[in-house]
Amino acid sequence: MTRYWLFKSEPSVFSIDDLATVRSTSWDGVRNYQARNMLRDDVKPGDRVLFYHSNADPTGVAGVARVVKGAHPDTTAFDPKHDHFDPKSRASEPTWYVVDVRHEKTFSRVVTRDALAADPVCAKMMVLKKGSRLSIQPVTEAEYDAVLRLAK
DNA sequence: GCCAACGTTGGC
DNA sequence: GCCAACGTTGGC
Repeated sequence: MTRYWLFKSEPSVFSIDDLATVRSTSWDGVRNYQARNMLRDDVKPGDRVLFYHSNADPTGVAGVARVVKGAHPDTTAFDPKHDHFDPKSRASEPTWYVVDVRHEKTFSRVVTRDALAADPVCAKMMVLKKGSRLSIQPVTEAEYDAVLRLAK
């Protein structure tokens, strides 16, 4: 079953253009247990991803990606020199996981929060809720399709 | 830069 | 187990 997700990233750190350049990448650095559980248990190859730019101008969905590999350990947690190092996570029993995603499409214009809020389907999305900090969020197929329509 | 909302830590 | 303090996220 194909599922649909929204992945947040600050474009100053990693943007949809960066993903387009590298083609595919491991989505590392997720350090929240709720998001980790979804990455580890629910995000599967073939799933579709809305790539969301947070802390950005403009803020919103900048494109789409595809999951190409399911959960495997986030090795950045093992590296003491890495920003995402976490001494609690060990190779024998990893705390944190990544999935691999491949660039699929960069929208010609970002689907902004205002545009999402103005759409009857997208208005209910988790990402629009005040204080919604979850960096991996489930979206419905209807929401995913509606965002693609808004991107046209 | 501000600050509200949230998650985590740690003293008790 | 409670909860205050703290750090982080993220919109504005």
